[in-house]
Amino acid sequence: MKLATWNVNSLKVRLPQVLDWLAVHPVDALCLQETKLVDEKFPVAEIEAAGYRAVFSGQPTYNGVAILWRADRGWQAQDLVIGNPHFPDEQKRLIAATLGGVRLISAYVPNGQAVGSDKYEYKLRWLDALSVWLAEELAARPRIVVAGDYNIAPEDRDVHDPVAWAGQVLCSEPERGRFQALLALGFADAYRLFEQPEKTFSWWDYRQLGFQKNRGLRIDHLLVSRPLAGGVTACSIDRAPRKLPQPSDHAPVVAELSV
DNA sequence: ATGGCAGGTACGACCTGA
Repeated sequence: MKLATWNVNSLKVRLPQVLDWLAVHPVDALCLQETKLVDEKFPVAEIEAAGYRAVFSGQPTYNGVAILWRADRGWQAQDLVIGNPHFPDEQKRLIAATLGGVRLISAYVPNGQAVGSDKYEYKLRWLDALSVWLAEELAARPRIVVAGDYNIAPEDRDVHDPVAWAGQVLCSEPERGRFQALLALGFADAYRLFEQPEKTFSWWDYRQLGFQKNRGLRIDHLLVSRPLAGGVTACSIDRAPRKLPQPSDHAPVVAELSV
């Protein structure tokens, strides 16, 4: 099973790139974040015409998540859950469905804006509630992949300039602590199961030639539960879409599981 | 030190992102 996650920063703008990418990388399932589309405007017909099916949860302007999967697999999306049952939230940041025997969760973790801000406190509470829910999910269905934009660079090696970013939002100890708490539930960071090149990131600022200078962060992750982790055969970040005209500021992260 | 780019809303700036 090939899986990917991609924060597309507006599916309306990025749909052609997503469909082009799927044509070249026909993954079994693709988790999307920041679709920024209300459900009525989700491009179901275009996605079905490309041979995929989708479940989604969106709102105007902000957030929005989706899971796409190959129609020819014959899977039904089972046990669809939108949002965290332990965290009532107007913001559409979580969607879960079981596909081909794997519980797949597309997550858009809050950005947090600045350490100490209200949005930062919301981010920490959101992550705490995610841990509570995932602990339950693991007990009920041990084969889980949580794929998404975590808005956390887990370690200094995930940061282009760790000194400049030290203590800043996306890199602060409380955020990294929450990420470690997720791993401690029984997940592996699929990307770190393999030797990887140095300075590999999944997001680059649009400004100041961030991508060209590789001034980025690795904040998009696939967390794979322990029963699946031994079967992960590859994980990589595909920088190619970030080079296209009018790109998302995030690149897709891809993993292959032997299930 | 500040803002720099991009998308959405809506049509003039402002909010959010990371």
